[in-house]
Amino acid sequence: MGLTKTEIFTQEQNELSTLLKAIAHPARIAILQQIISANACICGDLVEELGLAQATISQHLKELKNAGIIQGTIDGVKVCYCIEPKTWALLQKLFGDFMGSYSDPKDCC
Amino acid sequence: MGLTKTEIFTQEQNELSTLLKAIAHPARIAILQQIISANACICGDLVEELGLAQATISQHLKELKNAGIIQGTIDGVKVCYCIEPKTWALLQKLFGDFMGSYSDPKDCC
DNA sequence: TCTACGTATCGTAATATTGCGATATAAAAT
DNA sequence: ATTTTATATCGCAATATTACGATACGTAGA
Repeated sequence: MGLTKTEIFTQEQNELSTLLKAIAHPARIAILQQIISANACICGDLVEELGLAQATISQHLKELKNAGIIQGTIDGVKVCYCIEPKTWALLQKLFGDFMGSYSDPKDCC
Repeated sequence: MGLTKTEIFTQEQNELSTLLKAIAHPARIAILQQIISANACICGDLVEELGLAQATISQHLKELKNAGIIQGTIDGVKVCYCIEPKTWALLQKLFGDFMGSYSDPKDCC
């Protein structure tokens, strides 16, 4: 099959898993860290920073953009990418709620 | 290829992405939520709760266990699963640091 | 011991992901 | 107009994921 049964789950579960899946790759984590640390958003310097081919970086950027985590603005020949604050905040809330719902019970198995 | 170039990235980037990947599936999020809400750790009631086959649930549990996020204790015929507090705390730290490193600059593209 | 129960594993089909070379596209510079 | 530069897309090969039926395994009770 290879097809996730999204209709079985709640919208929140699907939403959170989609956002996490977009981030759950070392290259995309590295890309996001670069975008964040460059404050002003960087462009395709990423190809130089990371050791991956241009086509690969472009594809990762596309996935992050599709998930709504970053936003790209065309600036002449270059494209300027930066964090999408709304999605970032949503992810922080969804994940925070999820992680925060657990507290060590001390009396488990 | 289909092979992530882990050797290109830092240990933290790889570690965080591995943990996130383990969680980044609606079924596994649902499983974790069940384990948490049942306080005392539940077993294979999960098969009834979620609408997935037993083999599928077992496989998801294995992945969560491999990532170190949950722990299983054999209890007679059943197996009792619960959150692994150490990994949970590690994930909270890694992800918190990552997410927290961003603050809306207001002067981006 | 035999059977029932709960879980794990195997095998398989469908689909998704990862990475990259080659090529297309589009704006800027010459 | 042509070339350069930056990025996106296509096509492909290798591998990973998802889901599940079938079956194996191990414990508990009859």
